[in-house]
Amino acid sequence: MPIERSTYKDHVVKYIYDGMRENRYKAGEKILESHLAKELGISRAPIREALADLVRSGLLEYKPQVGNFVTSLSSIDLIDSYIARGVLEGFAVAQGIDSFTEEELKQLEEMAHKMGTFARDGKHKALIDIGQEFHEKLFSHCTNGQVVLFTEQLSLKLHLLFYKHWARVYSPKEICDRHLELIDAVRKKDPVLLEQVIRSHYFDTGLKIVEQEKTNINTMKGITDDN
Amino acid sequence: MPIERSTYKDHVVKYIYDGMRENRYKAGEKILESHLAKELGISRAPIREALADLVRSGLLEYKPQVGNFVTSLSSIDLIDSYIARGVLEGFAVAQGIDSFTEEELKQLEEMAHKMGTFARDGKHKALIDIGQEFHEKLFSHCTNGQVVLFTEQLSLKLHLLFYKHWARVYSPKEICDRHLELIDAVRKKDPVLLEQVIRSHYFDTGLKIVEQEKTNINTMKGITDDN
DNA sequence: ACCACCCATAATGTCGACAATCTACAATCT
DNA sequence: AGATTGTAGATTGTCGACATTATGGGTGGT
Repeated sequence: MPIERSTYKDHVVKYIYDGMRENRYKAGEKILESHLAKELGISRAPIREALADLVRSGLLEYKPQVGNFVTSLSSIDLIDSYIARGVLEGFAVAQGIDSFTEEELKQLEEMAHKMGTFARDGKHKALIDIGQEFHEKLFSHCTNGQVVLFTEQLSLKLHLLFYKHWARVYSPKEICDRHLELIDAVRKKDPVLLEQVIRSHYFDTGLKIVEQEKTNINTMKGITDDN
Repeated sequence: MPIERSTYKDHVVKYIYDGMRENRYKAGEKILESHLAKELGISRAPIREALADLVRSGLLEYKPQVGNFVTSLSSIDLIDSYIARGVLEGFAVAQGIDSFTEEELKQLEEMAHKMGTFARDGKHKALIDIGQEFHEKLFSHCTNGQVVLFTEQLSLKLHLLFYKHWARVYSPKEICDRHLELIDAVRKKDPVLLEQVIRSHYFDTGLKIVEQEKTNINTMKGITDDN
């Protein structure tokens, strides 16, 4: 089943990305170039370029002369990434704090309430989508291209590796309240406070996901030794 | 003159990087794969990988079906990059603010004074080197791998594209004073103040470099129309 | 003289094959 | 038996050539 034409590399990137979303690649697993090449009916050259791209975005890790492996973030890496995102997004939103209109804030509030509702109704997909939209809107006033770039990079990585957790780490009420808190901080036009709120938002989320992962592992494999 | 063995890609990356440092590639210029291949006596495959790597670090820009071009940052991009670096480094240093020993602070002060001296004596190379070292030391207490990664990425890009300016945008006394100011902020153990100081440090630098570039262009080409 | 179209040229995108290197298993030695 | 070394298979790194696409100049028409 060969791919549509345009430039193979991008297709391959998307193919692997989707594969990771559908859990067809497990963390730490090795990705074989020749395997993909046969699977997609193309040569190894575009495959290699795609893999290099994914290494660049942090989704794969590369060992010279050995191969590419699906990134498995340690707890430390995970929390670091969430912290970094908090720092960047905090700055981004704070920088544009004055350009938010009351109408936008109302929209954001509405979205926060919707998120609570979706969470209560177990509509995880809708919850995740609107969560993404919420943060994009918050972020939309940032004019700093470099900050946007880094944040998108982090967002991509974290979204892919941990979007399954998002709906479970907070209770529906918590989800709604935490996002309303962000909006209030924007309303107060206090950049320092706002940055602090956003940073702790992401820091807490990172921590909770790590905790949940740990308990998951324990319940799945029985209580193993903690190396 | 083929290259030493180990893995060609890295050698090619270094080759192009050095070439940019020595101004052998002008901003906006197109990089031809085949030229490099002949120049280094190897095939195009590792060249392509190296170019893709440089695109990732922001040193080159890539247009599909067209080629790779030496990045030429607009004034906006340049300032954005300096701001982003200020945000990241500010957080990094603030995060480790409590782990600085008095001995380290003394070393940093000594370095700041040396920088002033080097600037006065016109030792630009030494000034740049010790400046790098200063910021590395400030940065060394940051345990967040993600933040370190982004900052190094920015540092690489900015260093390469603008290290020629560093020695000229501030007077010797300003150089020394501004860095002493940073150290004082660390001493005060006030993370918020520290972040603010570091941010404005980079913001000012970005602004000054942009200004200097503009006057350079005007004096070199005569007063041209401003498109 | 100017514009549109076509073609030659050259550069990138892709390919299949070979070379260098790593991994795993088996044979040998202590 | 355990450890070490050697070898075979598989995988990545590199190569040269072909296919496809952008670019520039020239030709013809208005």
